[in-house]
Amino acid sequence: MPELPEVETTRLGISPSLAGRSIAGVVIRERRLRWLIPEHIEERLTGAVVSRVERRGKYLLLRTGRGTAIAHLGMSGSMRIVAPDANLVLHDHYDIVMDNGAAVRFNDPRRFGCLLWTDDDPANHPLLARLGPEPLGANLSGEYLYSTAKGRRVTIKQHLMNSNIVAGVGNIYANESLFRSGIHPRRAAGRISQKRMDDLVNGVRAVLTEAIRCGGTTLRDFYAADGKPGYFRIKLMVYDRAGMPCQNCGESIRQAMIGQRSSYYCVRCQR
DNA sequence: AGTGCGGCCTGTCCGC
DNA sequence: TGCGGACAGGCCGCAC
Repeated sequence: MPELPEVETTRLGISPSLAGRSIAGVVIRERRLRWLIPEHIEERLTGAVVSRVERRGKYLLLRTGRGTAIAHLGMSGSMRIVAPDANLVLHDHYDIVMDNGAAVRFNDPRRFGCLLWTDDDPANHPLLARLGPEPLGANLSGEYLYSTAKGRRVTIKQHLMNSNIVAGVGNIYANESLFRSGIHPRRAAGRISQKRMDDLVNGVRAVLTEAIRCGGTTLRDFYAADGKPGYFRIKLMVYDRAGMPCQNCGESIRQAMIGQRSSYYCVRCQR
């Protein structure tokens, strides 16, 4: 579920409860996430002061004076701010308890998320080192997409979803961005003009920015740190709309698999 | 080097 | 009502 806007919504939701505070303890009920939560993480985090909560792609970075915790929500993870006595529910895998008693509680049915630790600059961590530019940052441009696509035979949708090319664009927002910029998801990345790549970058930025403003997209199990769902779903133009009329031209929205991911598009608006 | 696919997990839905 | 299979928002790591 969580793509960049949902991770950013989570960051905005947990940050006020963490930043500037000291961690009183960590409670781990299930270490078997995508990777085992390292044995030493309770010791590293307990007593550490969180300087700030950052996001890189879809990774959340809890920066402390001692090092950085790296968290990912996977496909089904979410974080909530809970009171000390809040009842546990199924798949509540860990709590990071702050000095005021409030805690960040991580829930993840599919356990594709992770919680890792690095003493080093997190930018050097193997999971982050090769990530492409932030889609909402200054380093993404049509020129960049054009030059990285040169000679590639992959589809533009796969290129856009490749985290080594651009960080954090997942399936929902790739579909939506391609619709907004009028590009067919199956078009070969290497055969798209720089002008159209400019349009695509604008589409990506517009979709992500608006989704963040809406608190992300809730399809079934994404909730922000305050328990509220995201409201971008009602603004989706193609994702999960197979067979429904294109809101621009009325053509029936198609669904097809591209690189094992469900893709949605309008054959009239996207070429 | 670039590309394609299996795998990690649980939950849900659909067809039989 | 039960059961098998496909699929779901991510992404690593391997084989070719």
